[in-house]
Amino acid sequence: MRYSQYLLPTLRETPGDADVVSQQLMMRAGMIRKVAAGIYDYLPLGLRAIRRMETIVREEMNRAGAIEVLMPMVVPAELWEETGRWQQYGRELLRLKDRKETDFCLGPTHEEVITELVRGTVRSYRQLPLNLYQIQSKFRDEIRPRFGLMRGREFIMKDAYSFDLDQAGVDAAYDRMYQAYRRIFARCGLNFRAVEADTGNIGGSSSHEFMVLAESGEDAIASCSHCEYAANVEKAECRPQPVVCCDDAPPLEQVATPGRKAIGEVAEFLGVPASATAKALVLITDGGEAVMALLRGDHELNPIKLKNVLGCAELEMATDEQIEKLTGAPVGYLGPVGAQIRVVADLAIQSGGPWITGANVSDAHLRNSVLGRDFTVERFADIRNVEAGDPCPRCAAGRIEMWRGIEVGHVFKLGTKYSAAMRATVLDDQGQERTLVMGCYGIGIGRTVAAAIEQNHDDKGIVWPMPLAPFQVLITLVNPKDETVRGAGEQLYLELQQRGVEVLLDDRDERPGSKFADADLLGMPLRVTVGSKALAEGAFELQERRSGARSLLPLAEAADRIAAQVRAALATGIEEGGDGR
RNA sequence: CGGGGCGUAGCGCAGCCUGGUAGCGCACCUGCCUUGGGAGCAGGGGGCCGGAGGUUCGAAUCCUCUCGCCCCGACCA
Repeated sequence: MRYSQYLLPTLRETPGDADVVSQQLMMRAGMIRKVAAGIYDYLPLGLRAIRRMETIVREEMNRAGAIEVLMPMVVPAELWEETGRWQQYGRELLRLKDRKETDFCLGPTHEEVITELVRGTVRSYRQLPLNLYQIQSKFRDEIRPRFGLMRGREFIMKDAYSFDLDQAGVDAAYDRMYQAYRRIFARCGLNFRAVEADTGNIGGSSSHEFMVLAESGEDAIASCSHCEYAANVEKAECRPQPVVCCDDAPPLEQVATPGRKAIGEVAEFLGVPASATAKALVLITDGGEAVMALLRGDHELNPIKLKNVLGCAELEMATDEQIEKLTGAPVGYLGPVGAQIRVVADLAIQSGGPWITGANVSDAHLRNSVLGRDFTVERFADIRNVEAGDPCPRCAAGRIEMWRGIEVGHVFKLGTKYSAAMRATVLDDQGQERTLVMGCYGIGIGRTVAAAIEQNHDDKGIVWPMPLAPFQVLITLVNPKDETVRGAGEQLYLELQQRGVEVLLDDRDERPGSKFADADLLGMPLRVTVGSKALAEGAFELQERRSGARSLLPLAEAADRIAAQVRAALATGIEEGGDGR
């Protein structure tokens, strides 16, 4: 492609509303343009990167035995009503009506559609196993779209759905997808971790998220310093500690803590560490019930764990008014001693104490609150977030380390939630009707490209991993009006294309400085500078974007050597000369 | 949803408080000059000042309402 005939509007200045690096660089590099909140144009260069990602995904999905289909983006409400999600899904589901006033939605995910497809076409166990996937635009009307392609409302996603006769079948399908995902992200040249994830409201037995490690990631990941354990903090377990009794504790004593509401204030005022206090949080379930969560003062509640313990779908922090009405105690001085509502305590509460707790009276706390003696709890459970330094829940030796990650893929065993609701069944070898067991497997295509940039850039611009680069090579003609320069550059451009290399030829009549700055910004892995300097020595100048290493290539050998370097980088998925990230 | 901020040329911004002919930088067009790290000179094009109402002789500026966009907030007990 000739730059002079391409649409590649680079920006010198960073757009004001872009707040993560990948978004800034994609806008500056002329890859995307915002059309509305969370909705983007993919310009030619951005589309090329997207297509690269899609190609890798297709190759690995096909290799794993999945079959590509394409489902509609506009989905009739009746399918969603069959599973009850038309009511459940909430405001993220963009609903619309056609001219006959029939309800439709823009598909945010396609379990209903695929299940409808399969129940109508698959009758026999002999047609199984089946794994169907599509690469399609989805729409989720996010409360707060942000970070460019990382959290858009319209976004491109690969979603796959497996259908099997039994649990063993899904287990195998799941494992195949897990392995395929590892290959996909490795081929993209990404530094990622597969982590255990919460299954959310959908239920099911297991789920892994594929996380690209990046400081800007929206998810927190816990991993073990010693073993293979890694999980989203939403899911990461806390290793239970020995239960400690404190029989000989001094008697309960009320102490005045005027105006001290926050745990930090109370601990400081009483001269104890926050870990010597127990805090009580009040939450309201979707059933309207108030529950007190009791945690060590320095710990954080994990609402998802608590939700799972309570078996409810929604859980919200109570407002100050609700707290005072439901507990009769003033906000800031809540405690389990004499509590009027259910108390669920974190495991750490039985591994410590006596505690300083709220007195359920204004401006006072209780010293020496002892579990069993002064207060009781309905149930103990792991309801806090793990923290860096905690012992690993799986091995004795390890400690928890924390990371930030961008969720680029998610694999999931669905069970029969959709197939049962939609009566997707086949006959088995006994002639018995069996409900299909499903799995689903998603990859955010645009998000992965954004994550790749998040992980591969420097202060000058993007540093593409070879497999995702829109072009593998950028040729810069220092002075395109110089016939020798242009001739040599055009020749190399042709020869590289003949060798299957994708090349962008910067033939613009611009100042060299502008072209070099754009070259850095665009970040193609290999850059060839064609100028009179090196030509005088019968050579092109080759520069690697990542390392900055420069070398001179004799004219006659240039095309072959560059093509070989590109092939090598594509084969390993790791750019030659790179640091392996 | 709550709170805050911003909408002025393709991009980044000033002007608004204190109403009086809409500006700057970059980008763009023409010419000259220049060609190894975002040059220089000269000339030029481009705006419903987000939209609607109001106040006023007069509104980018003041008031009201709207729409859009961005940021912060779901641990505080």
